[in-house]
This record gives sequence, structure tokens and C-alpha cells, in this order.
Amino acid sequence: MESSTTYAIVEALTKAIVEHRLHPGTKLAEQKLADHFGVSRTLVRQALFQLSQNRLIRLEPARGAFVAAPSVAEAKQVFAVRRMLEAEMTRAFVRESTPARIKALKDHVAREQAAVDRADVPSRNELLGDFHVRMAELMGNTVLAQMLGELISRCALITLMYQSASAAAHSHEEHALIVKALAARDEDTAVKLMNDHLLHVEANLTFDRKVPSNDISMALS
Amino acid sequence: MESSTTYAIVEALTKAIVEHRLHPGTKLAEQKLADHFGVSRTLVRQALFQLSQNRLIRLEPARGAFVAAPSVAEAKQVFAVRRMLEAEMTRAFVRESTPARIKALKDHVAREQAAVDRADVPSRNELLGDFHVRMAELMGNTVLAQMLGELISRCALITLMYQSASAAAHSHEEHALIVKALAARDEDTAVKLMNDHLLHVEANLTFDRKVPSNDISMALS
DNA sequence: TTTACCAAAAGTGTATACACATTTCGGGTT
DNA sequence: AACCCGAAATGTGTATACACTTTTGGTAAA
Repeated sequence: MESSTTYAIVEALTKAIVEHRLHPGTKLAEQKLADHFGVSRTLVRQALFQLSQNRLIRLEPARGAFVAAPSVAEAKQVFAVRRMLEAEMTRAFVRESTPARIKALKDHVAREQAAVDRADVPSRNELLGDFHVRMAELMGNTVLAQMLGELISRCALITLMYQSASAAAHSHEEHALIVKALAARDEDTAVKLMNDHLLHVEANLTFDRKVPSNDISMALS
Repeated sequence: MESSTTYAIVEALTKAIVEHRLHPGTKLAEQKLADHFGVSRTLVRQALFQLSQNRLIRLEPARGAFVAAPSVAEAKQVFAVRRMLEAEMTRAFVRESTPARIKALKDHVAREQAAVDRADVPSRNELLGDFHVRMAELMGNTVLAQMLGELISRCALITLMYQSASAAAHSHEEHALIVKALAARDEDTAVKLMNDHLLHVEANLTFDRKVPSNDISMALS
């Protein structure tokens, strides 16, 4: 079974949603997507089902698929779970820390810096999210990495909806501080910094909605 | 979109797998499942896709679906994530503890006791897993509850594969102790007990494989 | 002008059809 | 008897068909 075709569609749509090219509430009509990807509705439907499991889209019976618009309550829950997971992940990271892992994180933060320097917003956002997944991957825990990946995708949507003007501006600096604590094997500081970091990101969200609207073929092009 | 039909199939198969009526490695042929549920392959395929995302089944290209057989490495990763998540969940539970929540957990443990007393193994196993999900639900965090639910389903599979003879015998007693610490609002003890509990469950697994084999219509009946 | 309503259009939900890959099994060879 | 090969059977992967629901758009009544 399986079809890498379906997977490709899931990836393309996920990317479009996470990169904010598809806005919350946008309708995802099956036939239009099928035409766009050059496949039948069958495969598009399978992809939409998967995306609905990741909570990136919402399926309404007989009405179709829409890009999800996470509620404030859901946003807070997602952040709460992230704090739980990532606090302990950070602790474990320190305990199983190796020079190679530290270096990998430092390299990542350097790439963030580069994206910030050249004001490359899309790259910067992607790298800022990937930092957390990267930690999980470095620990060799695929299960963790995948769960975190999904949570962070959802956060991208949430960020889009509730991000205030200059929010997440110093996420990069906080990452750098976290890595510094990790390198020093300072467990408590690292955990605290990570926790604070996530609280900052959450605190920077302004919990009153914005408007959606969009054209899908434009966004996917 | 959506179809509660597909959902029903997912639930039925999940239940069968978690309750150990379908063994790891068992082939899940689409047409047979379709006949069993009285629907077309279309809906069965959608269900199988969902299950593969939960890692309860494995999809092999052009070969079909099989009940998953988690590797030792995967099992350890799942437990590692559970410890991360549940340690912090326990901490949060104490901090946001209310009499109603404590009572709900006490009631749950009482039901476990009842199942243990009457030697009702299937009920006991279900209740032992639900204890952890129940905690998440009581905290009102749906996101957490759902992630934990998935992790625990995977654990049911793992348990089936690697459970040693009388393992998980005192899970119930450990639950009781955890609740006691929660009721006393003793954060550190509760967290430690939860962590130890999960370590015990994991330690009781004997990491050398057993054999699969099964007939699907028998298990679903 | 607004509202109510109905027919046409568009879209979803499920089943079926068909191409292609894999497995099964029997016959022939060594 | 064991092994290899090929045809039939079985099963998956994708597309299409069709019933039914929702949405749209326009006409008539208030």
C-alpha cells in the first residue's frame, strides 16, 4: 500500500499552510486540488484526511475541507503541551549531551542568525521552528521528533492567526542562550530558558482574531 | 467531508489491536475488511491510512497493511516520550489540582481495583491505560489527552509484544500511590512516583520477540 | 429593496472499474 | 525430492461514476 503521491500532496499542503501561503478558513476544494496536482480526487481526499489528523485542516461533513483556524483555547493547550515536552527534552538533552550534538545546534543557530541578518523572513521562521525539532532529532528519538514536528506545525498556524506586530523577534536570541546553557551542561538554566522561551512566544500572541481569505492556486503555484 | 463510517472502522480496528485480538504482523486485506464492515474498499483504505499515521499498522507499498510490530528501539522511544510528557503533566496536575479532579481519579482507581478483584484482564488493561489519559482529560487539555491516547495505544501493542509473564501486575497499586500523592498535593513525590511507574512498566518488558499469526475475521467478529 | 423560494451548478461521499504488482500454485526440469 | 519458472488468482493503486447534499443565482412575491 502507501502512495508517495499522497505523501507529496500532504507535504505540499503542509508547507503552504505552515508558510502562511494558505490562510485559516480557506476552502480546499477537492477537484481544484486534484487539478492542481494532476491526480484524481481519490488521492487528494487521502491527503486531506491525513492533514485533518494533524489538525492543520478541518473537515466539515458534506461541506469540505478548510484550513484550520485554531481557537485560543487550543492554542494555549498546544503551548502547554510543548512546554511539558520540551522542558523534559531539554533536561534529557543536557544529560545525554555530546560535543557533536552541541555543535549541530550551534550550527543551526548560526543559520538562524544568517537568515535574520539578511532579513529573510520565510527562512527565519522555518529555522526558528526547526530548532526545536532538531533538538529532538539529535537525541535520536524519532517518536519525539515527529510529535514535536506536528505540534510546531500547529504553532505556525497559531502564530499566523494571533501573532502581534513584532512578535517572536528575539526567538533567535533565546535559542542562542539555550544552546549556551546546553553547552555549559547547566541543566536547570537550560530547562528554565526553554520554558521561558516558550512562554515568551505564547505571551507575544495577541488573542484576538484576524481575517482570512485567499485563493488556493495562487498560494500553491 | 468526513465520514463517521471511516471513524467507526478506525475505532473498531484500534480496539481490536489494543485489546490484542489482532496480533503484530497480521495482514489486513482491504477486501476482507470491507466485507466484514459491509462497506467498499474506499472507506477501509481511508481507515487504514489513519491507523498507519497512529503507527498501529504498517503500510507496505503494493503489499498491503499489517498490524505494526514496534521495534525495541521504538518501544524505548515511546516510553521516553511518555515519561517526559507525563512527568510534567503530573506536576501541572498538582498545581491545578481540585477536589473534583482528585475524586475522579480516585473513582478511576476504584474501578481498576474492581477489575483486578474479579480478575477481568481485558477491563483491567483498558483501565490501566485509561488512567493516564484520564489525567490529561481532567486537566481540560484535549491536545494533551489525544497525544497521550495515541502513545498509550502504541504501548498496548508494545506490551503485547514484549510483556513478560506477570508484568504490569502492580501497575494498579502504583496508580493508587500516585493519586495519594496528588491528593496530598505533594508535587515532587507525585512526579517521582509517576516517573518510576513508567520506568517499572518499561523495565518489565522482556526485549526479545514473540511470534505473531492470526485470523482477522475471528478477531473482529 | 428585501425576502423567500426553487432550479441549476458545484461539491462531497461512497461504490465500482480497471491497470498493475504481488502472491500462489502446478508442471517441468535437474 | 527439491528447485525454478510461468500462468492464474489475488490484492493494491488510481481513476471514474453516480447518488445525494450544499451552495449559488435568479425570479417572484411582499
